[in-house]
Amino acid sequence: MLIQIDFSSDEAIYQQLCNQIILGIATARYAEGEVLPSVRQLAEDIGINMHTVNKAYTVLKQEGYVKVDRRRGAFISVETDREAAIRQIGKELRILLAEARCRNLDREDLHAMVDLIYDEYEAAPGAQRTAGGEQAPE
Amino acid sequence: MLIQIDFSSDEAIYQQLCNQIILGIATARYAEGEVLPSVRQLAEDIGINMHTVNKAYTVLKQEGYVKVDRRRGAFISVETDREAAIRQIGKELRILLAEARCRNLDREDLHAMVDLIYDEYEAAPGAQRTAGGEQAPE
DNA sequence: CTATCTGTTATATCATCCATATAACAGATA
DNA sequence: TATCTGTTATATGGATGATATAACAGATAG
Repeated sequence: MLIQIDFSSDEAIYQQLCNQIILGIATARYAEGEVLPSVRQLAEDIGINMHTVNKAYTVLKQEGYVKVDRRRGAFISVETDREAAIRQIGKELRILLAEARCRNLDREDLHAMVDLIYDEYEAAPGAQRTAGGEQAPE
Repeated sequence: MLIQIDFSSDEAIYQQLCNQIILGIATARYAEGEVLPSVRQLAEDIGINMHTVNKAYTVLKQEGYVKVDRRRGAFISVETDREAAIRQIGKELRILLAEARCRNLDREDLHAMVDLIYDEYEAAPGAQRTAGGEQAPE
């Protein structure tokens, strides 16, 4: 699963977990339909409490990154409501760009940073997202 | 000062304060050298505790947005270390772009969002940032 | 049916953080 | 001296994060 937690970080453990799984989806390291480890298994693997993992899964479920099947457990299932995504990302982007503008970074600087990070994600091992991959269990 | 706090938000009050001041700087509503209200005054204005305002000012000071002069109080003074800014913004941008990519937003979508927000900031009342305006007190 | 796996829920405890309150201190200013 | 500034100290109530123990319902393999 390759999850690395920084216990000295001021960022909550469950939040770090969420971020790493989202990062894993973005770099296609986790594919649509792929089953996540059970809360107990993952908790044991990285040496944290079961409820901390459960909280991360619950948040990821609410935010539309995973779903739960009684039979298989939690699996990757990304909701792609374009308008909702733009609204949510835009909200977070607003404060980030305010910081950038205070530091005299112009829009070209930001475009370059976006491209750099997108290059990084697309170059990740096993990364060819074709906007498909639906095999939801029924 | 035009500060609006959402008391039902899950975002900390001092954090909302920081964000609004940073937003104010980005839209040139607050200029370099401009004096901020005293912690007691601003606390009374928006109906919160003095220490909450003090915490916001302390954070803004640490992050290089304001400085403090014994005689005048806190005033806007933005540190623009380009490399440090790129490093810090980039770190926050990484998780945000991961979310965007999961939702099938491509780099052109992000460029458009960046431009839209930058337009918004540049069109703000009294916004012509000429990267100058240094009148530090001595 | 039994044993074992899955997520989920209910408590409880401890530490940390947020916001509040009261109080005081040092420097600057009129 | 009186009044403003930021700053510090201490305390309290509430919320959150992480832990722990325990139990429950659904699914599955034996």
